[in-house]
Amino acid sequence: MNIGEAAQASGIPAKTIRYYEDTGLIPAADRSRSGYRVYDGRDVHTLRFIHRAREPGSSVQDIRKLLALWQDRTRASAEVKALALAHLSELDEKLAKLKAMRRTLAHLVAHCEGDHRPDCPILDDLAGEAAEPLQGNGGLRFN
Amino acid sequence: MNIGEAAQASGIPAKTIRYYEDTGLIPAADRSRSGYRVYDGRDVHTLRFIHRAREPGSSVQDIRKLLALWQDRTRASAEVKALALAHLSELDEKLAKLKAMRRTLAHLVAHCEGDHRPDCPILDDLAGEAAEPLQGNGGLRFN
DNA sequence: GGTTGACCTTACCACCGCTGGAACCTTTAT
DNA sequence: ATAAAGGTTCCAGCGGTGGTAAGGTCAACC
Repeated sequence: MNIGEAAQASGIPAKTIRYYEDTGLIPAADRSRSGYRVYDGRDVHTLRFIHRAREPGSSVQDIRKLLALWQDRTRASAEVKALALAHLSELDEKLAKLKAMRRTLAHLVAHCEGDHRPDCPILDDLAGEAAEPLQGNGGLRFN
Repeated sequence: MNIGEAAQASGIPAKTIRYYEDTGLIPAADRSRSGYRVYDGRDVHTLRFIHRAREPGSSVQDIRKLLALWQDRTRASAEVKALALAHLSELDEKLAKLKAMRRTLAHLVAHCEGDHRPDCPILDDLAGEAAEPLQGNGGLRFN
């Protein structure tokens, strides 16, 4: 299959696939006699792996590691597990932040009239509190 | 207060604050006689607003809009509410994806022996399933 | 066989949201 | 007076992606 089909099947744009190849994240694809990149099911599998692991906000470096481990079956599972656990805790952090944000936003939407008056309190409240407790700040507003 | 202090108080690096000023996200700060940027409580307030709204993966364009609305009290709250709602649904999407990822990873970690054997199934499983149902894929593994 | 149109190739340049560095100036502490 | 800590500007780069250009290749149709 050509790159377009592989892109469709994996969810990664053709451009990005070439980029991944350039930067060594994936090995160079085989070429047809005419120079077209040729992919098979295994390649798509790998691309999907990447696509899956690449949720927005995560570094490609992590995926590179994950991928390397995945492809090197001689490694001890302990290493893999440790990596996965690290990834997991990062994920949890991100989740917590997003949840806090979501909660605040939902709360504020609920308190916004949504009419023509200019005094919707949403953004004032949104501005008032910080997500991370780096500095102690006054009254936390989201329950 | 100088930029460093404002950075500390807002959680945004000084460098990034300058960048925000350059790109017009925030207005140019007042300057001291010697050219230092000077910030007050209100500025920090704004910066915290930005820091708070800027969770990883969200476009700065959204924040620009939010900020513009926040600072223009003459707008109808309906507009603000609509924007907040849109932001909320985006957030929910992101949350769902992260949760799915988290669930899968947790499941796999639980099934990994974590010893010296090279057959930890984590990554194979991780590679096996796609997050988005773009193409029908075989047996979905995460419950 | 010839032509069309979709797809592929490389190569470059630009963007976004930062981040780091260089070179220099100002404030503060000793 | 001097050193350190902070500020200033500007320039360059990153990852990841989109756009463009100039061209080669493939399948289908007349």
